[in-house]
Amino acid sequence: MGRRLPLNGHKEVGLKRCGKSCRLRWINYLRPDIKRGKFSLQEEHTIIQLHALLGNRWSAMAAHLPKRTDNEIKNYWNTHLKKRLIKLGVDPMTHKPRTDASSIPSGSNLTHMAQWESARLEAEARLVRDSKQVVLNPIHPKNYLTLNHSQLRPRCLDVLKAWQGVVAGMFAFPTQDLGSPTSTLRFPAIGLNATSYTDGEMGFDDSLKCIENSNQMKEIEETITDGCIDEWFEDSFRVGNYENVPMAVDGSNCCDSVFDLVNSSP
DNA sequence: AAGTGCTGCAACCGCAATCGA
DNA sequence: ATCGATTGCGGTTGCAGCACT
Repeated sequence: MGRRLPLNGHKEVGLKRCGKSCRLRWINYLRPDIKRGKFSLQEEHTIIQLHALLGNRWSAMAAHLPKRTDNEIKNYWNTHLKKRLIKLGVDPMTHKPRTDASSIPSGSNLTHMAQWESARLEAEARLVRDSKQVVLNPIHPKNYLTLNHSQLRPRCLDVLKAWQGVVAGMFAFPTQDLGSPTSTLRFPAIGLNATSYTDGEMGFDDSLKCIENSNQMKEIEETITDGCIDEWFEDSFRVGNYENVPMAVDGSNCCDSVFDLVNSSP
């Protein structure tokens, strides 16, 4: 889909691609290690979390999503996630509700904020410990050509790990690498697991389908009522972002140290 | 079947940063 | 220090495919 080839360029062999275009096409499309297809549930949540932290810094986000390009993440955000947040009444730029109804945190929100603060402190401590570690950008051609997979793993993933511990209010992701081949979807609030979810092969809706035949489905249905996908999405988003992370895109708040950590990423 | 509108996404554009002579 | 070339990045465009009428 999308633009295949320029109309005015390729009647013969001569593609009107400059070096810049070729490079871009390699990075965004031809590179052999690019993961194509639908974004997994895990990837969707990672993008949302990263967007809350980083704003429209797509390249930095791509560093946390193995085998996904910044362009792909940007497109996915603009065409899927942004619309979904708008539909849920959440401002996709500020990650806050478009109404001001929840400006005063509730009791449970305070708990979430405490959890976030704990995660933040943990991340800060880790930052100090690892301050001499080198952070490399896997997208950079030099790094791409010379680094092995363990080297490509971005250190800032640990921030996400900490955050995902907070997100666990509704469901949680595994604590291993975000690019792990198999994920385990968990429902800690009701003590359920859905182990057939496979990262990279199913999208958000598919990952729900994978538990439909489970004998745990009934319990899930009792917990997640009609419109569950949106509610699920919304709740996860809320817990993970605007109430637990009292931050703005400009970073002018208590999370500066985390922003420093993020800013240290490529 | 034909026309219209919408969607997804590869590609383009312009600017800033970096590199190297 | 200067300057042209290259690279990196985020915003935007425009086309193919699809759904709908």
